[in-house]
Amino acid sequence: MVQTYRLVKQAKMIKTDDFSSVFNFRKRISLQYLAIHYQPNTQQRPRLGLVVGKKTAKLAVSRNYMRRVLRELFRLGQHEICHVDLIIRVQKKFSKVDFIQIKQEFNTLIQKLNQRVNLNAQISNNINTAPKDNE
RNA sequence: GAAGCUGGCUAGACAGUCGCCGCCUAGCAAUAGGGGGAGGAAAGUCCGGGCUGCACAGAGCGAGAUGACGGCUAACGGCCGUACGUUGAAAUCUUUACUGGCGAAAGCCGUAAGGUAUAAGGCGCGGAAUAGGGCCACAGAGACGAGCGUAUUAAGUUACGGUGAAACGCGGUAACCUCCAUCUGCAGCAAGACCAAAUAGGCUGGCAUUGACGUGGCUCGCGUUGCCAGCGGGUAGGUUGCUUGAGCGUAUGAGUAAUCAUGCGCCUAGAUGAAUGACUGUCAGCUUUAGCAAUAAAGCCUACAGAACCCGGCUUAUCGGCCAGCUUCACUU
RNA sequence: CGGGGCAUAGCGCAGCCUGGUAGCGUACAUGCCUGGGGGGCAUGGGGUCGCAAGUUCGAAUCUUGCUGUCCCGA
Repeated sequence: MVQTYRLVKQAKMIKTDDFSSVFNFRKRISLQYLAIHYQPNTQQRPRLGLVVGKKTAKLAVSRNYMRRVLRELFRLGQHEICHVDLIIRVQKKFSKVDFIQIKQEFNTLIQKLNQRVNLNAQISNNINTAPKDNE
């Protein structure tokens, strides 16, 4: 099958209910700059939500930059992520100088996320049949 | 040429790959093609308008804003011109000093410390102090009504009074109240309109105008509530308002200028948990190092900063580059 | 995106309207009361009045422009 890196509208979380249900699931991985919250979903793709508060950066330009960079990283790596609702929260301000560090941090976060979710999926496989694919 | 100052323009450029958001065309659709996609401040929200609702916003009081004169404008607290005050140079002029230099001397030049008058330009002005009221600490004999002390004189006649910003002045202060002139109804696109789950009982039309509530702070005025008749109403969410406009460019004419008139050409973002991005290459640009220089290497990929109904201003932030003009001085012809 | 408020001592606030002295509570330091702690009493130190211009003889106070912070509106 042909992988496209298009970011469709269904991969975006919009409603307040989606956000609060992910936060209530209470699963969280955090590093120096980023923190992610996640919840497995029933759709055939991961979904993304971004939280960049006014506290982390005062200027709208730098907040927009962080949002765009994180969305681009999600777009390029969306086929490596298992099917979860994912909220990325920025904990510390970063700019163009820190781009390589942000990229590495994002990749390690995704690796950790996949490990954890697959572990839980194996446990639930023993009880019922599993949804699986994802090459 | 040197110094000082003012105004305007620009905001790295060109390709390639992967993406995002509207529009147009084709298609049942998936999608494909074409074309567009942040700023001079988009910011602060300090003023003025358009637009929308409240009665096509109407009367009086109150409250607020502005304040030389004339003009421009849709309007303004903005802009332009004139007048006034204040400020304004390392230049020029001039004073003093020098165990400074040249010279027989007069003098000239240099250095340092001042002074006066200014240029272009910058900033300011808030109308009225005999219409009236208030205030003027400390110091000082006395602080806004005048009186007191000393000297003097026919005579409260005349002069002076260590302070203090200001003194027998019909002062100062209206960015204290006030008066005069002009202007302002209030709220804001989260305004307003339409489609419409869950839930809950209300909504529309006619009649009446005492009380209550609302409409802008109050009074009028107006609307709702009250009674009767008839059934639809509208929160989450969505659609619209939403981008063609006091629009931009250019030429000519009027005017000292701000600005205006006419002709021709152009369409230039519309997101809504919020698009306009990431990476690569070449050339410019900046910094550092090496080098007399040409240049080479490394780094940065730039300043301030991101539309949210739209315009006209003001204020604030800002790396560089380019252009035009004004004043003074020096030199050459 | 619109509409409002507040910055004064380490902390919480008055003073501003009506311009001339910056104060209250608490905290801090010292001393006393008590056998000690707690508590009380007395004395003292500590403030660029958020920043910058202007009006005025004189500004925490009046005017203007910035900075920070908080609240309200679907």
